[in-house]
Amino acid sequence: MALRHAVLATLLDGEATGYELAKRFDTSVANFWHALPQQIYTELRGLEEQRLVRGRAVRQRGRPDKRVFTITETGRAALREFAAAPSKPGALKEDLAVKVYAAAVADPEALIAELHARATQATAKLERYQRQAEALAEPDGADLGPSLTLARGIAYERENANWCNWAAGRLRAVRHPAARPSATDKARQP
Amino acid sequence: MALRHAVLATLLDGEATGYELAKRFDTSVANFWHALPQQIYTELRGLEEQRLVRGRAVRQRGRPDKRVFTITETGRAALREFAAAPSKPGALKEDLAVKVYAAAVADPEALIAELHARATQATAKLERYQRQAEALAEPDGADLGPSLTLARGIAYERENANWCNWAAGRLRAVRHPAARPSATDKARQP
DNA sequence: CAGACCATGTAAAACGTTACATGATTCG
DNA sequence: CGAATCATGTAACGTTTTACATGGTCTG
Repeated sequence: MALRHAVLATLLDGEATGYELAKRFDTSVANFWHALPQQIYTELRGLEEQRLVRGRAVRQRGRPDKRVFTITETGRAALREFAAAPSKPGALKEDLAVKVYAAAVADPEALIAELHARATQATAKLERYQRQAEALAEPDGADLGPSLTLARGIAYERENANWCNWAAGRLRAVRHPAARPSATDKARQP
Repeated sequence: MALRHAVLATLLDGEATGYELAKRFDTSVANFWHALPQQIYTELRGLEEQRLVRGRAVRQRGRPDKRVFTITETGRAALREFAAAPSKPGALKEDLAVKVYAAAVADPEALIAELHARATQATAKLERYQRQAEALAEPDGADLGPSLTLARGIAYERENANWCNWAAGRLRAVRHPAARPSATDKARQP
């Protein structure tokens, strides 16, 4: 039940529409909590009913009308309470790792290709995060939390890219045992 | 819909009962795919209906009877197909990170305590994984896949422990700005 | 002028968690 | 003798994903 709190936490960075929140999720929360726009819209309605957020309608010309949401004092209290309660351990779902686990029956070339593709995506994310981190520099007060989770995202994506390349190398090495190991093969998962 | 494939992949390591599969999940699959015993029992029934696994009943004295499942040729084919199809990006849900993100409103002492506790858990897992990895040493054929995902688990838990300690240090540093930084505070998230 | 962006919503289907139910054996 | 282990199952409940629906403006 922490999507609700992730939404509240995201509203600490300032008021937003559902649409904008969905984007913030993608850029700063997706590292540790993934949610689709639909969930956010639904959640916001629930949060408003319980007065944890307040929404005001904004008329627009040429664009659909929108609702801008703000966190209330009650909402802040709910977040504080959530933060004080014990949390469940994190859960991870990674299809690609399932495939690697099943390497014995999978087509190695396809797997290797997908690992390289994933490594590229991870590197792209990593660079985006690093640019965001530079923009924060020495964070204080309000920015501290986001800067810490951003650092986690950076570490995560770095490891991810690293592992994908390394695993691809190992799979290739098994297929071509005669060839001398390449640079990426040797790079040990330290 | 990859739980079904995670179960199949786990059966590559040899036949097992639902109960045993649930345990294997905890020890070798939980790094990248988490599932409760109930899900596994339910999934096994579905897999049997589709002939992707075959179960045979085993009578026991003094213990409840059990059903031992084996992956079929059709099951292997399904896995191969899954491995060849494009996969969705991995999804992560981490309550603790939501709390850290909301550090501005949370009780810092409680957060710091929970981060340290989590770091301890992560370190424990890490050590368990490392012992498993040693047992595998130079893996070939059937063991290659599991050894690769195990390496990912190791990297993940190491980063996790590292980040938890570092984040706890940063939170403490903000509360006690006068004190000179401690060793863990300085340890940069590189 | 096609495609992306803004902006929100309903409903069904799929997936995951929790509660409840049972019962002998082995370990400390 | 209490707790953990073995062994599976049904049912209710909660969460997440997918499909469908709408329509103007801005960008290349």
